[in-house]
Amino acid sequence: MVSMKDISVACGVSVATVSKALNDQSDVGKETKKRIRRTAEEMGYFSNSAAKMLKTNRSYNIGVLFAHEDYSGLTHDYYACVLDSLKRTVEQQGYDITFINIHQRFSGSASYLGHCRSRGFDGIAIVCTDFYAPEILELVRSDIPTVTLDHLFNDVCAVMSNNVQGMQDLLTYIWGKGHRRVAYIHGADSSVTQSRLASFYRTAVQLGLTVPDEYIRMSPYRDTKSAYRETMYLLSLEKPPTCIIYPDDFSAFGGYNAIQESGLRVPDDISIAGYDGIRIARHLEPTLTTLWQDTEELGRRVGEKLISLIEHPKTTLIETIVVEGHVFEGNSVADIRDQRESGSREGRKRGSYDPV
Amino acid sequence: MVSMKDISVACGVSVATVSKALNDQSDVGKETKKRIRRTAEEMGYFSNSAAKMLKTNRSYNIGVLFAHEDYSGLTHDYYACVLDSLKRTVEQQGYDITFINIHQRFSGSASYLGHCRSRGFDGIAIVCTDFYAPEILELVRSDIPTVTLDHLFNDVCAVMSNNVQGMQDLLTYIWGKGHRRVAYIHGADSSVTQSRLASFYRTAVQLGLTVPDEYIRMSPYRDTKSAYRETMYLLSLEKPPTCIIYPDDFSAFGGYNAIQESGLRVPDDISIAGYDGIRIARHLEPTLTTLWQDTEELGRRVGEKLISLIEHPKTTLIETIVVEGHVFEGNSVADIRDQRESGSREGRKRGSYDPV
DNA sequence: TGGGGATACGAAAACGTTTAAGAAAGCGGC
DNA sequence: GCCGCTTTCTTAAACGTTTTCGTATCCCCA
Repeated sequence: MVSMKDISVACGVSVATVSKALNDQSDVGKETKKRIRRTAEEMGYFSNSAAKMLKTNRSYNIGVLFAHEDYSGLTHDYYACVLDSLKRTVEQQGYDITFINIHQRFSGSASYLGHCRSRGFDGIAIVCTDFYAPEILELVRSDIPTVTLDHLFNDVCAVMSNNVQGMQDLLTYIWGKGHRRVAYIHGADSSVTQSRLASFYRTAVQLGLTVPDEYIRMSPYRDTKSAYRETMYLLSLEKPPTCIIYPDDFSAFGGYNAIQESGLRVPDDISIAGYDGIRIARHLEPTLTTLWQDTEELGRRVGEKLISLIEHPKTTLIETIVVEGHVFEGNSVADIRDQRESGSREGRKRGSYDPV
Repeated sequence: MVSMKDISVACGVSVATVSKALNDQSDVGKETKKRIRRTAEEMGYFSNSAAKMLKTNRSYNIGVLFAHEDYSGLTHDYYACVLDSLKRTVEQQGYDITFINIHQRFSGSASYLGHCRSRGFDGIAIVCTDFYAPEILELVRSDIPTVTLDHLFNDVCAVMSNNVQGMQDLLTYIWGKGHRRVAYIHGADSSVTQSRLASFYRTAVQLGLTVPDEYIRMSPYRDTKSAYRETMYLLSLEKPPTCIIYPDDFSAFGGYNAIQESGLRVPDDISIAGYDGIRIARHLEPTLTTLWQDTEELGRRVGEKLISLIEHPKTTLIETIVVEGHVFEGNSVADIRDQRESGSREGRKRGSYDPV
């Protein structure tokens, strides 16, 4: 490996001059600078990041925490898209991305914080994990610039998809299509779930929608089997809903299967809506009506905020950035306003739909 | 940041002894070792990877090349799953994963090789990219331990999904279900596509299947719109196929839409098959019959081979590792053996299927 | 009593950078 | 001819490790 030393002897200057020339500093002659850079190129020189890092305490490396118990993480469409956007954003600014993990052969310490300290990450993004785990708390309490996605900590920057507005928009859209019996199968408990659920209830009240308890069900995110079961349950009710909102698009497909198997059709007999806006959802018939989350923007904002936090620690304010999504109108939610008007005001069974 | 120096003064020993103690070397007393390790813990010591790296020329960091022109990369189910598996594998052995890119603020050099040299990656995995780009060739020709996925270079280890066997199995399965008019919409040109296409033809010959030229179409990978168009074309033929094989599962959904819109049903009127085995494919009705590729194994083998290459460069042989997939039997391919026997030998139109 | 082999520890150089401080040279103005 | 200023370059220390080699101590056995 050719080092600055080699270049310095080749050019007959000191290593200090070489360093300055390559870093484009002002106190080195124009000609010398050119000569040094040319020989560096010719000799195939590459800077040694380890040495640079040791000296400057800057790694230009960002740690990303992407836990993958239960096989989520990378294979999760939503998070993968956010990560992809984050990656593009920070790389454009000259930063690299390294995954944070908890193994120890090199770092010596078996903790997330230890790993980060050891690797000297300039900043960290916590994207997808159990935010209540002690080793996570240890991490966010450290002085390393941190941005979280979809979770709020005290004194930590966060980028959040607007779940409150999102659920409100989605439910309002569905209501606008004439639906008055809307069920919501929400995901497993998390701050995201809580936001959506609270927003669902609040919006329902605002719209004058009554929501029977049995219309609110739980099914873990992306668990199609469970979504299938819950859908079956909802279909078996005496007064089944006219529309079901699922925790996510994936789950919605599970529900779709249940509906098909019951001999019903989407959206003619029953409507469904997802959440996320994963790509496949708009490539399938019937295309899924869903709340599309702006993963591109989410990732970009995480990256930008993090870099700002790193490079201007004093002037960057600790804030929560909220990113809006919007209703993606597929054709899985039927417009049933006519039917409502022509029939009895409440509890009317529509079309061929007659579950028992 | 507490360093070995701090520990050494706290313990009244030299830094050399601290280093040896923390690295569990033999020439330091049992008691001293304990004392040093305890104080290191108490003082909140974390090893400095930069310094260690500088001294040892080992980074315990693996570079992964994941180009993302055309938005593929991370958001691509197949590659994301492989990456996830690769990540788990190498992290368990104490290696980190960093994405290779071509920007230059820190490394100074605007090439993949420059980035790798600068970061001192112990090894690199080339997973998803244009393998013919000059900056990629420069990379694989370097002396850095390298493993590629789904592409073969001279003198470079490769892990490949068995596309030849895969296509043979898939076509044979379809043939076994009685199909004699099978179309294949293959992906854009690449070594993977060539393998599959060649295998398709060879298998067809072996099975005594005649394949009219118009049954072989091209549609870029994961392009549902294009798959839709090609499907429409195939349906419009005078003698349309009884089964269509798509470049990938995603495309198969595009085809599915075309079929539905044409008023036909899968698999009653026409059969379809995908390739990849992405998760969603088995959660939708009709579940897609597809050639499932073992992404878990693929990622694991890439990681294992790479680490072996790094740690035992002399004894690790340069080879191509082939990973088998298998036909995932959904219900998108109908068994039409009965119908063939009862009808005319060739060219009979089945069921309600009467395209114009 | 002394030689020899473990055992436990230290001194110091080295890895490739950056950077503060200083020095040499050139030059204009008095 | 001297002073001060600018430009350009060098010296040397420092970052936090690892590792070679050297040395001191102790014990065993001849």
